[in-house]
Amino acid sequence: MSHATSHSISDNNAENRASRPLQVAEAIKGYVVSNALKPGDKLPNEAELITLFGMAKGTIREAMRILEAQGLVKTRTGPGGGCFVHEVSETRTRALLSNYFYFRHLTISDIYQLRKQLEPELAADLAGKLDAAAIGELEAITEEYETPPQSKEDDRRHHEASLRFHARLAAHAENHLLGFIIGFMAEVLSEVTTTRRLFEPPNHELWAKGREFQLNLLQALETGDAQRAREIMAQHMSFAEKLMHQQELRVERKLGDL
Amino acid sequence: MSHATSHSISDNNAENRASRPLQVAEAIKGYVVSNALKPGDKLPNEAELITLFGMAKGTIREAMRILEAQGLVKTRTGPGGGCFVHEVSETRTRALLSNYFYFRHLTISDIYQLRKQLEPELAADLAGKLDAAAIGELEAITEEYETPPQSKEDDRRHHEASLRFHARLAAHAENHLLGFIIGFMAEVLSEVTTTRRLFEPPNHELWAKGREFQLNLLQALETGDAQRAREIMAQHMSFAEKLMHQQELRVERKLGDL
DNA sequence: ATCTATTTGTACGTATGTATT
DNA sequence: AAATACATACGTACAAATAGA
Repeated sequence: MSHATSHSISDNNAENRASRPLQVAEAIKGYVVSNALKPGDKLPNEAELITLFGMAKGTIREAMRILEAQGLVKTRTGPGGGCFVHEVSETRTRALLSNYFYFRHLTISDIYQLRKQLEPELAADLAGKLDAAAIGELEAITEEYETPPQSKEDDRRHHEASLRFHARLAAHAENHLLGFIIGFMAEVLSEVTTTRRLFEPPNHELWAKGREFQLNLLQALETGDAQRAREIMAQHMSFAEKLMHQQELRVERKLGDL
Repeated sequence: MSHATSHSISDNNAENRASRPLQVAEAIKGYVVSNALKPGDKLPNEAELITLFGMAKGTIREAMRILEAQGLVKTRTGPGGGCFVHEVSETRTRALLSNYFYFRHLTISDIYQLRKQLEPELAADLAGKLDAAAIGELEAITEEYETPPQSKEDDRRHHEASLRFHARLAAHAENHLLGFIIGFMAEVLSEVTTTRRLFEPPNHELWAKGREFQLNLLQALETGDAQRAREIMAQHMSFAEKLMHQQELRVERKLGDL
């Protein structure tokens, strides 16, 4: 009862189109920034936030869900639990970006236009910069298509491994924007590979070419030959683009899973 | 109070790490996809969703906030109101992407590495494809720096207008991924321009070069000379990169405003 | 292993705001 | 101007999870 309902805290006046939970969410972001909170730091708990912002429990919780959806916080129950600042994961960001392209369709050539430009950059950047573990991981991936594809299923697996190769490369990028974009594209292509029956029938020549490229690239990366790494990647992308040009199809984005 | 609290609908069992609101949010996404709902279509209202998913009002509302934070739905009050599917806006997606880079810092060179590769592509794509209105808008922007900068403030305004030029160009990209990335980078650079005192003192030579480039580019775009448009843009980016190389500074991303 | 304290999560019931008819 | 149909916000009671004694 009672319902003191003092409502208006500060602005019952102007262009107040934003919902209360959203306002609170933005306010909490401000709190994080001004207190220079780092990932892992704890936010005030529900009860404190309620008094701090003078909002009802539900409102605070909705605000938290907004921040959680953005990947900025994680909440845990129990003692020592609460709401914690969290570094937004690449996975989540990709999911969010996927939503954007759910109605704005991408084509295979859209993606290859970018890959052609960006993958060679990445290859050059990474030459001589990868440690043994990273090289080892990449080599392990190439071994997944050591033998020619015997079936459509083999072909699909090879193609997926190849994309994983690019995604892992992207994960080592020093330029995080470059790495993110390349990783995103690899994910998109990987989905296409699994949902459509692309890349069939098994193509022996394509396999041979692809494998040759991966091995040469690895060598260039290991020896630190940036120019050669760039050229190999550029050639590979040109080659792949040519193949793709027959596959001028629209990529149906799915809604990103959080 | 009863509190029948029948809780578990389907899965009180397995690895249920996802919170209920998040599950509901994903379920509603599934509803949108399987019913092939388009932007503007109405979702069931709160009451219906409550019975549909067997959840309490608060849970449904939190789920809605999640979807709203992702920009997938918009809610309106009043009769005829409710929850509507919404095309995720570019602005919101950029905000979400900004969050990702809040802890993963970008440098000016990171951004220019990409601009150098991508902006020429865009210029070439757009040659001969812009209608009179689009060309007019771009011309109007160039007129904002018709006169040499007289002050730091002028210089800042010019630089902002120049970035707006690129952003507007990006908006016309047929390749939505390309357009999005270029628009995002323009936004990032624009923030840097306003928050830091970059690009000072006023540089007369830079102004002259920049203006010359914009006018030549517009001409190439109008006449449909793709190759020339690409070259002009490439030169411009090389030039800008050289300037930027002295400014090897980290870009502090802000948390995206929704 | 059990209890206990702490903190988030869920469920209602009700009151208020808001926009359409 | 009033009624209506919604979302929005509030407050309390209770449930579940988890860390520590």
